[in-house]
Formats: sequence, structure tokens, C-alpha cells
Amino acid sequence: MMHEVKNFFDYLAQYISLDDQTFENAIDFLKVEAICKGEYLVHEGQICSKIAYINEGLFRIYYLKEGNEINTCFCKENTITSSFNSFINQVPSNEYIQALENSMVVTLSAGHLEKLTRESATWQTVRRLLTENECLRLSDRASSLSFESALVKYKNLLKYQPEIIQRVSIQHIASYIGVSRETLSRIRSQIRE
Amino acid sequence: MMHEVKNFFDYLAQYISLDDQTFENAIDFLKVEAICKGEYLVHEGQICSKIAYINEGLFRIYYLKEGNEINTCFCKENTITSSFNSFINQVPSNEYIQALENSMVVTLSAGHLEKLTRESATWQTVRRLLTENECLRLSDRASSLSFESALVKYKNLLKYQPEIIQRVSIQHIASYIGVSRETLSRIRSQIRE
DNA sequence: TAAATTTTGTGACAAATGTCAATTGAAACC
DNA sequence: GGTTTCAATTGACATTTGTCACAAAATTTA
Repeated sequence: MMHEVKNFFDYLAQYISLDDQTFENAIDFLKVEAICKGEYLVHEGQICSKIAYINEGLFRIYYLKEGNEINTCFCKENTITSSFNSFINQVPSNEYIQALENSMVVTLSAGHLEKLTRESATWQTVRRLLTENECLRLSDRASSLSFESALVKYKNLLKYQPEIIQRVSIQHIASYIGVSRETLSRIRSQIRE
Repeated sequence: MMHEVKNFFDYLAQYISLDDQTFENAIDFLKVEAICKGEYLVHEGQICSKIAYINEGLFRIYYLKEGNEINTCFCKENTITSSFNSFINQVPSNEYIQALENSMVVTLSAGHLEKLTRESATWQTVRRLLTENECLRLSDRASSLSFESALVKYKNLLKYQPEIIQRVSIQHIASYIGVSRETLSRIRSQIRE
């Protein structure tokens, strides 16, 4: 088994106990893919056909609003990324998923997950947990976007996702926390003093 | 069968075909409850022990931030409400669910849903759909909170949830869209002209 | 290494929004 | 019906943030 796949199973095992059968059911469906910096996992208009476990690397999810890119999520190694709405409902995605670093992912197609879900209670649970995690993330994001000053939002990011600040450019972070890049720049210089 | 329960099953049947067995498995677990205006379905600090199908009425979900109430959701008849994170993970809720009108709900406890989920693929799917719906809602909310002016946020509410504006006080709506009530008041008078 | 490109930082100013205070309006209660 | 209480509006002003323009710094490319 490739070590990327092993890492994926280890990741899942955090949430649920995976027996040998569960492993075997899935292993033929998994694909290890390299995605270079700047390349896309999902394009707008495409139906998101797979979920991706990130073994190594970093992605951003963004959509376009009046020509501007709005980042909604940064996904780093040892997490799962997908254009959630598109994947679940198999409708065209309104967002892009782009690699910010050279990355290595393990993908599982919607069809294969569907099949696994039908055949195995464990995979059914895996799918549910993925969804529930997504909910919690979205709920945190919604609450951090409302009623926080730009300063507080940035400090929260520093506190809870310091790695992101190291690895992602300021302009991307600005749109993630919902302020202009100039404002974020000023906040940073203010904090430095 | 009480008509409230029947409405609940009709609601579920929109999403999935429920056979007789599925009905019967659940019917003893369901409780019809009246909740008066101002009363609470869930209190902060409590573990949210149930989901509630709203047969009639209106609720708001809010949490406290520095003493201020922040509304995150309005739930009206023919939807399901719950303190999602608390219910799913059975951890104390950081939010309140309060009736804004005299309401009638059908509740199902976490334990009973767990039991149904274990025993029936249909209920497993019901649970998944509930979660996925919650995700979509949260995702819409996050995107409407970021990078929209107060005016646009209010217009979106008018467009997509006009009923809420009819039934909910301005102060609650203001905190829902993330502006002060004075600002919202000014926006409204501006639109009127 | 040098040139070109992209990203980040700053100043100046305008626009949007928050805050506080006072007033008006509406709903609830006696 | 009148009083009381709470909700909504409005004005004045301060603060925050966005926008535009340009400079500095960093990164990429040739």
C-alpha cells in the first residue's frame, strides 16, 4: 500500500475504527495524485467528482464575486478537501480549489464513495463525519465573520490557524477574513509595533 | 397519529421515501410539544438533547458575545431546528433556541435518533440529509456575511427570506446580518424613499 | 545578475458603519 | 383610555474600513 493511502486510513481511523474489510473495500478505488502549485483540483462550472485527502501540501477554496476572488477555506495536509455542495449534490461547483504548494493527494470519486456507503455501515459513518466536520468548520467561520473587527479576526487566525499565516499570502488571507488587503496590511504593521 | 407527526413524516418524505416500517419504528419516540413565545427549546450550557420539527411557529438561534445576543438563524414551520454542534457531539451548547411565536414542535431525542440510525438505513440517510442541509445553510450564511455591504445583505434577506422580515423584529434581523440596529434602521428608511 | 512581475506597505481621502443620546412610535398592561 | 414599557428611528459625531495611487520589497523569470 502506498504510504499516502496508509496516511489516509490513519486519518480516518481517528474518527472510527476501520477493520480490514473496510480497508480492502476501498483500496482499489483510491488514486494518488500529484498536483503542482497553481493547478486546480476543481474548477468553477465543473461538477466536483471526488474528495481529496491531502497527504502533503496546501490548497485554497475560493469563488468569484464581481471579478474578485473570495477565499473561503485553506486546506492543509492531513485533512480532506472537496467542493462540498457540488460533491454532495453533484451540481456544478461555484468555487475553485487551487494548490498553493506542490501537493500530493489521495482521491476517491463520488461514485465510488456512493458504492462504499451503500455497502458498508462504516463508510456511511465516514461520510457522515466528513459532513459534520464541514458543518462545524462553516459554523465557526460564519461566527468569526460576523461582528468582529478586522483586528480581532486576524488575531483569531493567529491564535487558531497560525500555520496558515506562515504559508499563505496576505492578499489571500485578507479575502478569507473579509477585509481589503490594505486594511490587513495596516493591522499587521500595527501589531508589530 | 397526531397531525403534527404526520406533517413531520410528510416533510421527511420530501427527501427520502419512507416505508411503513420506517414510520412505525419512529412513532413511539416522537413527542409533540407546545412552546410558548419567549420560552426556550435549548439553553446555553445545556446539552441539546433533541431535534425539533417545527409544525407551527418560529424560533431564533442565538449566542452571547460580550453580553450581546447574536442571532445566527431563524427557523420557521416545516423545518427542523436543533443546536447542531451540541446535538451531534453531545457537548454543552453555546447557543440558545428561543420561540419568537407560540409554537408546536415534534421532538426526537438524540438517543432515539441514534437507535433509529443504527437500525435503519433510511434513518441513517435522514440524519445525513439533515446534516447536509445544515452545511448548505451555513455556507450561504458565511458567504453572505463576508464582503457584502449592509444594504446588500438586507436586500438579500428581502429576496430570499422575505417572511422573516415580516415576522422578526428589526433588532434581531440586524444582529443576524451583522450590523447595528441603527444602521439597519437607516437602510430601511433609505429603501422606502 | 538584471529585468520584469507580483506582492506588500503607506498616505490621503471618501464612504460606511458604530456609538451615544434623544425622540418618536407601537405594543402590552392595568 | 391612559400609562408603562419596549422597539424603532433619527441626529451628531467618532471610528473603522475601503479605494485609489504610488512606492518599496520580494519573488519570478529571462
